[in-house]
Amino acid sequence: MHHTTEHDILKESIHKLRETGVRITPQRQAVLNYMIKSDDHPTADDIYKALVDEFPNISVATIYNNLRLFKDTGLVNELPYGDASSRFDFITSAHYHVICTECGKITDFNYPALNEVETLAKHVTNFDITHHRMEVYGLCPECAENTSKS
Amino acid sequence: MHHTTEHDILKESIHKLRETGVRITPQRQAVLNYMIKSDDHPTADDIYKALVDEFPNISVATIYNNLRLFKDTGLVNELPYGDASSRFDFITSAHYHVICTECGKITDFNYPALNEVETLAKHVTNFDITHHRMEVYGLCPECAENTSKS
DNA sequence: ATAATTGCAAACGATTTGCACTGCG
DNA sequence: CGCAGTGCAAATCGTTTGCAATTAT
Repeated sequence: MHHTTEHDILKESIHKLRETGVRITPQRQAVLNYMIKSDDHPTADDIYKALVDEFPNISVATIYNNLRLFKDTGLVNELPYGDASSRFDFITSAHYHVICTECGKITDFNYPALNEVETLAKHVTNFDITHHRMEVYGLCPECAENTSKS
Repeated sequence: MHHTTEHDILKESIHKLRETGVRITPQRQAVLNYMIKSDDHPTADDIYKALVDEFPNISVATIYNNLRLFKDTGLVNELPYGDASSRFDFITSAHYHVICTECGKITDFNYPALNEVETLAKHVTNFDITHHRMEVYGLCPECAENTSKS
């Protein structure tokens, strides 16, 4: 029995990156490591703020560059939200998200993948379907509480 | 037997707006009318371009103001897409969307509402669920054709 | 009459880009 | 060493805002 640790995931991810001919810089590794350890779904700015102590000169451009790279490599998912900042999610297993419309909090939500939706969409529209996105919106318990009080 | 025409929908929508104490300006009515007649899912800029002939001085701010108003009144849905422009959809009946990742084309897609997802999400997360969003992505037939050729 | 709406331009915020410099391999 | 990656500032783009002028009611 082998237990996969965060450290293993980091090593494996770095390996995957090297395979595509990408250099492992300290900044890149720090962003990657932050994504792996992060439980929530950070924005680019969240990551910037978290790393600026260790890398006083790091720039947001570097954060964005690396997030795009990780996305292209399939390590990270981007969750875009209209006018607001995108949130980023290190890909462990497939899951959906429940999002608070008041405070923006994102909670993971396990639900069987809606494969039949993709199949039907393919038949009906003749699109070459690649993926889908599903999100549930509402008020998180805290915001619901605050709203009912006021 | 009564057949609902676009003109009826317009009249009904205007009535709904008046009820909330909103003034019916020519620009407002033009945006509304465009939304009702539009088969695709226009961006604010699409609407601007479509109306600038009739209203040479109309500004994007007015388009956005009215779209926000229609959204608040429940006449129109906004479909935000990350860094790109939001698209707007006059609400007739509930449906999902299939979106081309290459050209951005949006096709309506009828599928029974995923109510059980909302119910489960409510139980699992204790959120006060209000709605959900589901979209299927892929290549539209035209883009798939072009991709395979190159 | 008067408060809501318009149009304009400036502001904003997230993200991208150009480019000289740095440092990983 | 050479070229990919960084950091900086400026640019971009969708959207919002402040405000004076207009207009629906």
